Amino acid sequence: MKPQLDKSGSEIGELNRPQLTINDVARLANVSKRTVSRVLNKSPRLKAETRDRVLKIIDEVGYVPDPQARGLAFRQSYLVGFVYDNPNGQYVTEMMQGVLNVLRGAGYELVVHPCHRRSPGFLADVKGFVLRQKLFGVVLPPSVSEDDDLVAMLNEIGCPYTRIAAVALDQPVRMVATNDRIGAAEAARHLADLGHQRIAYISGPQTARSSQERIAGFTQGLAERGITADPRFIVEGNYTFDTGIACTKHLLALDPRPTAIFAGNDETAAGVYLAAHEAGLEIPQDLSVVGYDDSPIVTKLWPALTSVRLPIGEMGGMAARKLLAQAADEVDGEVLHYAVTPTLVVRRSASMPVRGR
Amino acid sequence: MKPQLDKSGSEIGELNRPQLTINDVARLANVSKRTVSRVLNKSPRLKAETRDRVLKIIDEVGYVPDPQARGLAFRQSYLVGFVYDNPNGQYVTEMMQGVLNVLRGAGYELVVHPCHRRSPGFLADVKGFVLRQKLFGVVLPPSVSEDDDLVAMLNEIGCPYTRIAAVALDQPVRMVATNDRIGAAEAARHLADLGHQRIAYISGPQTARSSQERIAGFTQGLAERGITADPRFIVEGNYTFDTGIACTKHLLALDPRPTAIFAGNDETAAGVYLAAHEAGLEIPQDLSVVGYDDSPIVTKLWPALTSVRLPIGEMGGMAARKLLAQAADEVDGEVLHYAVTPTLVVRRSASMPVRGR
DNA sequence: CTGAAAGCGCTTACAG
DNA sequence: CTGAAAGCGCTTACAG
Repeated sequence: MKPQLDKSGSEIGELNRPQLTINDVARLANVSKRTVSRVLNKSPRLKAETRDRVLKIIDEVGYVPDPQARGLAFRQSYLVGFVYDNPNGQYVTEMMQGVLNVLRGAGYELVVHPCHRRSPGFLADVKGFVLRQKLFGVVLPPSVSEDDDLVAMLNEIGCPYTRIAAVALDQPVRMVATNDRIGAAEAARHLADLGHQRIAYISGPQTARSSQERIAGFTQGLAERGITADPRFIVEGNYTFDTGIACTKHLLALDPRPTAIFAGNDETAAGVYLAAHEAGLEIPQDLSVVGYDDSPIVTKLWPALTSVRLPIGEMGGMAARKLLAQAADEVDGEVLHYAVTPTLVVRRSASMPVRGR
Repeated sequence: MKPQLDKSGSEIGELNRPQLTINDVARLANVSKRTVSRVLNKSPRLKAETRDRVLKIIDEVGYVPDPQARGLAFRQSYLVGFVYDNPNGQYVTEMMQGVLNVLRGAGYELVVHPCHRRSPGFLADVKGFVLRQKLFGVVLPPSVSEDDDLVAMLNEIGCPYTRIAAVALDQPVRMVATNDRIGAAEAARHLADLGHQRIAYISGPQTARSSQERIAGFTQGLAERGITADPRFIVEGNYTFDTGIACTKHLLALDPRPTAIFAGNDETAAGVYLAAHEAGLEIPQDLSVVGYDDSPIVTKLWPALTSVRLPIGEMGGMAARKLLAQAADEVDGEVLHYAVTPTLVVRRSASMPVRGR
């Protein structure tokens, strides 16, 4: 059964053997290609005996349908787009990995599309990308996931998508929500429980949903411990190292100064470290710090940074699963109600306010 | 000219208008589709007047050929694979960005394929990926770029590729070499010029070409300053944070201990920082440190890490350009002889050996 | 220099 | 339940 013949009738070697087609399978199974197609597409009306015979052949010869040909006939490719505007490479690759773990089993591939959300051609660019490649769907991590114009455009052209964001912005089947509020509240409680009273927060940009959620969680967490958040201690950064430095300088100049700083993300926390160093303060003795993201940097800082962890890979996997569910029109409860709960990873950057004056 | 008719004869709105096909263009230009195809594929024998008329129509209606249909007919897709086994997310995303900057202009897209080089199914997996998607070619960053079995397989199935590695391993048109030897030599000279005599090196795994090159460059750089590298001061790590810690502990236990450590990469350097902190040593007063990669982490460490910088995005762009050149069979000299020269970025982690005993 | 026909590997009405 | 024909949007010998 192994020696196949190509069109010219000669034997084909193991290598470079052209991929088998649906016609080969049909011939071997003694059915029409239409029937093989039915098997591939799991058509319901099909004699079980026929289906099993075809499946057996498919398995034996290792036939995999050509995604390009299928795509042409279906008017839709087997490609999923990953449209992102996130400067954190580790976040991006971890999430892609999670997406791919799910996608591969289903025969899809991931096409990357980095972009600049604020650039003029952004919408037209993504639209062209989706239409040209006839994408199966797109995964939208933050911050593109928060772009309503983008989502409106995708809806217009009928492109399925899943958004990953700090809060539910869409129907459950199109949304992976990360519950940033819960994570921020936990960090705030942690600092309060250590005995801190003057706790500051350096936020991301106000426009970011994650920013709003984390501030809300922070305030709420403090309130649970009977502490009213002091507005002077809540300053706006933009999730970067540089604003971490600048905001910390500002905070340390206050009198009395905060004894603990919750940074909107780990990048910002790294800036807090630097500013503290420059001010001659030791962490955690003089200043406690907590970050958000639990990125690889946290263990490399000295002392290791306590941070809020998000299961990024898992989030990507769920986004992919929801995309597949949308296409299949079969949404089970588990997929629907999935929401991520962040957890606080305690390291050595926060302690009792020993020397904080 | 704008109002198009679809098959049912009704007018089509701006949105959801099905993409124009080669037939539409042919009709509008009053030629056969064969001629439009010739224009698209830049066939030489074509009356200039005809070509210009067709090009004008294409431009006017904004026609873009369907990559899927083209791919099916060509038996090759417009997709480039990015096969990687690199844990550094920042490195990966920066390089992809560089690849895409070049690819997009040419109508190709990038499909990501993270993998585990040591896992059993690795070769078969990549082979299936390339064959199934009929990839135009693949870009291979380190460390997969060093895998000879992988490259042999790609050659067997006739898949174009570009390898990005520490040293030229292949024909120039398939290779972007990073000259790690030069970068390491510069770092070694820098430390020697600061006055250090006892300079240690923590390498990556011996199996990695970058590792061998960097050791060679290190030794050579010291030799240029009249210093013979002490074998006890050259220890093998594996480019990770943890081996950075372990190797530093080992080095600091030597008597006399080194006054400076050149780390094989920034991750390792972060480990050196931690071990130095734990040993109560201050950087750079007690111990000078230099890293390699100039990754985002370098400014977040305290004090900021002096490191060897590679133009990662540019390397990706050149890899893409070489891939396109291979397909077009037109390789100009500039493309051929491209090689990356790393540069040392001096920050605050290396100084004269003040308190080193 | 240009065109009508066949083909790439699939799916989709339409029959039977 | 299954099949012969047409079609998805391109390219490729083969003519003229």
